[in-house]
Amino acid sequence: MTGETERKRAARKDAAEHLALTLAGAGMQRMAARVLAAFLFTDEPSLTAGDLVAELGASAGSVSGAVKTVMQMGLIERVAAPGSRREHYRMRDRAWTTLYGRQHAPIDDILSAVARGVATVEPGPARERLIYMRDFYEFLLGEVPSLIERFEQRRAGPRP
Amino acid sequence: MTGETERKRAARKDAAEHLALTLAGAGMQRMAARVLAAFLFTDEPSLTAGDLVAELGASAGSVSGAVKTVMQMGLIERVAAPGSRREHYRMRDRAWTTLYGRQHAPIDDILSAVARGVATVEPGPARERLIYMRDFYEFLLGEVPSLIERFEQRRAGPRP
DNA sequence: GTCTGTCTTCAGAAATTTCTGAACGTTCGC
DNA sequence: GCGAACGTTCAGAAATTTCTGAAGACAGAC
Repeated sequence: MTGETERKRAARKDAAEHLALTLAGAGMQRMAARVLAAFLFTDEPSLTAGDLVAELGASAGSVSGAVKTVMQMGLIERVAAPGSRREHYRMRDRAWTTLYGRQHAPIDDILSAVARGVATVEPGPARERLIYMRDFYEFLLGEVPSLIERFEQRRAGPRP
Repeated sequence: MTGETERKRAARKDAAEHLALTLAGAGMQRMAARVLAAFLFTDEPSLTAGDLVAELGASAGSVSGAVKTVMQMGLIERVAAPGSRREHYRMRDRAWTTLYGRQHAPIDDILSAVARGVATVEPGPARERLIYMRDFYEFLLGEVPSLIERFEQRRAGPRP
């Protein structure tokens, strides 16, 4: 029976690793993505940095840095761990909507840069183009919160 | 007067470069971002690879690769250039909505990876989490087109 | 058909990002 | 306090990405 269990564990690890690499391909730092996937795929209520080192086969140093990153992203949180010397972490409930919201943070920067362009360039085709771009990103920025809200309402709705 | 004009040209170039670096920070390849910014900020009806080499001060090789990339992204297009041996390019009208749509292409990959996770993991907290994540990204994927459509309608509306 | 200007490809160089391992703090149990 | 287990930081190494420059391919003018 251990063989069966072991096989399933390996399959889970594979799927986790695959998702991590996919997220890395989408722009996330590799080790941060692996840490995130570890939290996503575990049935444990919390994980410590040591757990992650064992699970991922990475150095304590890089795990430490990745945990810091993922926590700053707001995807995991510290959890009280009475009777243990280690720091325990777990995924936050709103992790995905948070992540999506954060992916739009760069839009602020882009918007500023475009606005600077609009202020700099004299009337002409280039200016028109910049204004169009600015309007589009402004529109996006305004729509994202309501998009997330709609998802959460839909989630909450069907199950009162 | 040339001084004044020259100063404005420099300011425009600065703003373009700043936007390019911002886009690069948001995940775009650097040279591709610089090429895109060049098209965005020019009042010329079209640019050639040679123009870009002169404007950006980069090698013909890297410009060639970047133009290829930006064209595959659907942001610029070839334009007929009778009487010229060079290839002329210009920005496409739908560039920004196209770019935004493409930024969501990785979501397909993530969705597949998550679905694989759901199929792999047995019932438990991890599975619940994966299902939630899958539902969220599925929701997003469905909403993006209507978001873009709404922007284009709003744009078209006020100006009949 | 040949020549010239233009673009593309590709191997190697440069720069950047990412990971590791060792030294240093910190906190808890005793 | 003292000792031991953990976590963090940082300098250097490794890997990856990105750019360049030279060689070659292609298209049109003559």
